[in-house]
Amino acid sequence: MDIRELEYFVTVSELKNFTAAAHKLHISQPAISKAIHKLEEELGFQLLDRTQKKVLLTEEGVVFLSLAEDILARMAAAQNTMIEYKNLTRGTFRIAVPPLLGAYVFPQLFADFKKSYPSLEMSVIEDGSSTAVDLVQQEDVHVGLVILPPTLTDLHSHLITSQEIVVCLPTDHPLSSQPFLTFEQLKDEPIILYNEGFVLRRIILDEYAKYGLVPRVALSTNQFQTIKALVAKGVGISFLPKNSIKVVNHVTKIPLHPHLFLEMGLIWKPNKILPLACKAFIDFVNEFEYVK
Amino acid sequence: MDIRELEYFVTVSELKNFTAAAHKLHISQPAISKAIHKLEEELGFQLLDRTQKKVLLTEEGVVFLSLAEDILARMAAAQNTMIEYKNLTRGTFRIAVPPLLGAYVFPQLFADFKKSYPSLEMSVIEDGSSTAVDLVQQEDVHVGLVILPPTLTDLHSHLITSQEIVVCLPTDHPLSSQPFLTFEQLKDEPIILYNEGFVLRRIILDEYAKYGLVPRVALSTNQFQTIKALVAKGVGISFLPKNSIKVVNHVTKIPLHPHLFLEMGLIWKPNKILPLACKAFIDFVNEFEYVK
DNA sequence: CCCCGTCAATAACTTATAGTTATCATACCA
DNA sequence: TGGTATGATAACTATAAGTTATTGACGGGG
Repeated sequence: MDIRELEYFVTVSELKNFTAAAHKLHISQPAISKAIHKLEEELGFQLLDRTQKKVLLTEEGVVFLSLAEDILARMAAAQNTMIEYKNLTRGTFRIAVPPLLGAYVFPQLFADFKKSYPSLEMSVIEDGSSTAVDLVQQEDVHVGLVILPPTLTDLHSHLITSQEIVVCLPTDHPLSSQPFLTFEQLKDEPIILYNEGFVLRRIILDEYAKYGLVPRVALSTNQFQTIKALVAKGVGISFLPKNSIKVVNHVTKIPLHPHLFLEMGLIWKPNKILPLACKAFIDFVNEFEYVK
Repeated sequence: MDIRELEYFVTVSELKNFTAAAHKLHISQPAISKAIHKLEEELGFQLLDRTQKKVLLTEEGVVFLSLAEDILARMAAAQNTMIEYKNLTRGTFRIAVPPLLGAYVFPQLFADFKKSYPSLEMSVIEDGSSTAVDLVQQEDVHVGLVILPPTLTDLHSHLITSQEIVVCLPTDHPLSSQPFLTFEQLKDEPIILYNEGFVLRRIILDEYAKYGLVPRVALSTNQFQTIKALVAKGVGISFLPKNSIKVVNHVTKIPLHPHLFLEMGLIWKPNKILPLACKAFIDFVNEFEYVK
């Protein structure tokens, strides 16, 4: 019992004529005869009554017709669904995004991607930057949007944007007119950082450590807005990606010397077959010119 | 996209192993490889990830698997349904039964048939004996259980039983001790008959007419029991199939001279493909020894 | 009433494709 | 690092789906 045979049977049942069905299906009439006979042979009884001029369904044929039509409809529906996946008008994938990137890189990326692929669904796992790489490794997510570690053992990656980290000072701070600043100059300033577990905090503290310095952390938070407001009020200085702060009253941005950069990108597991939707996202990000 | 291909895909998905699937399906492993490749080629993307040791479903593969399983399940269900029809554990047919036969021939036949084929459904159209033949001709019913007309133009028929029509008299009637009776002897007796439209009434009146007689109809009814009770009470005489009356107090049955018979049988349209259930019924009736 | 046109069945043959065997490439395990 | 298990590939075979040509049967129109 074959899909083709069901198709032939349904067409003959509709047209009540073997020859007409053969034409419609672009095959010869004996092919239809043969297929119907094979079907009847398999089932053990006749489906079509060919004794009269018109082809008529037997009672069993009527029952079989409705079953066959149902199967063909589901077959067609299944094909359409898969075509949607192929056309990227349907699909899902999972992406890990740590809070920092989720805050100001991802929204833009996501919005632009959605414009190109409005039907694709993205499942965002916001599970901290440190675990994002692990999630990709364990295949719990298909891609991760992360701050790229210096060495990536066995993951593919694609750089999206390299953001400079700048010092944020109150406008009336004595150092606010310098063209650039060194960690040595900032060693005694109280600093405001992200909470423990955030990548940016780790990076800043590691930089201080490079010069043998241990800064005095005045306060830590996980709120972006809070950091900016506290800097404006003169509570302390901070370090933020240049683009994340546009124009804020009473806050001056000064580059570090030497420059400090934050590389952000996509990572995914090679040799792993990704959902088409995820491939589309990776390709999209590849061609996406992120405004620096 | 073929049913066989879906089967192969589902089996591989279950076992997560091409070779094992090939064994289970009693074919060679390359046949599986080929079929899966063909499927993937058609769909335009991979369904199975074969890069690792174990075969894994891709995200699209998971979706397709559930669709494929649904289609296969429906295919199997359709086959089972048709097997039931073949095995006569499912099926329906329509039969026309006029009231007279419906009253005392059909119940026995129906009960015995049901014993042999408990799952078959019979749709009884009780539409008067005269129209039963027409219903068969017009294919509104598959068979008719009728009083066989002397000539059947283009219908097949099978005699079930030939019942003698006997005169029913009150036991104390002056003619009740005769060995047989002629219509001449009965010409002045008030008679009790079935209502207009019943075949038996027509037959009795036609017999009277044969001898140039017009009987006096005392009363007509469509109730069997009423006729018997009225005869017992001495209201009049009647004519009934011999077997339809067993032992009734105060009623004597006397054969007619010449004997009058009622032939009952099945009729159906030749060259017309009947439901298997109906064929089973005709065959059953053919072999059924109806107690005379 | 018979002939002609229509339509399905059949036969003989061809083509397509599903399946086979043999072999290779690769990933995992010890 | 070599051995085993497993899927891919190639070349071939067998099956069955499809083709053309033809026959046979039914039904409507002259």
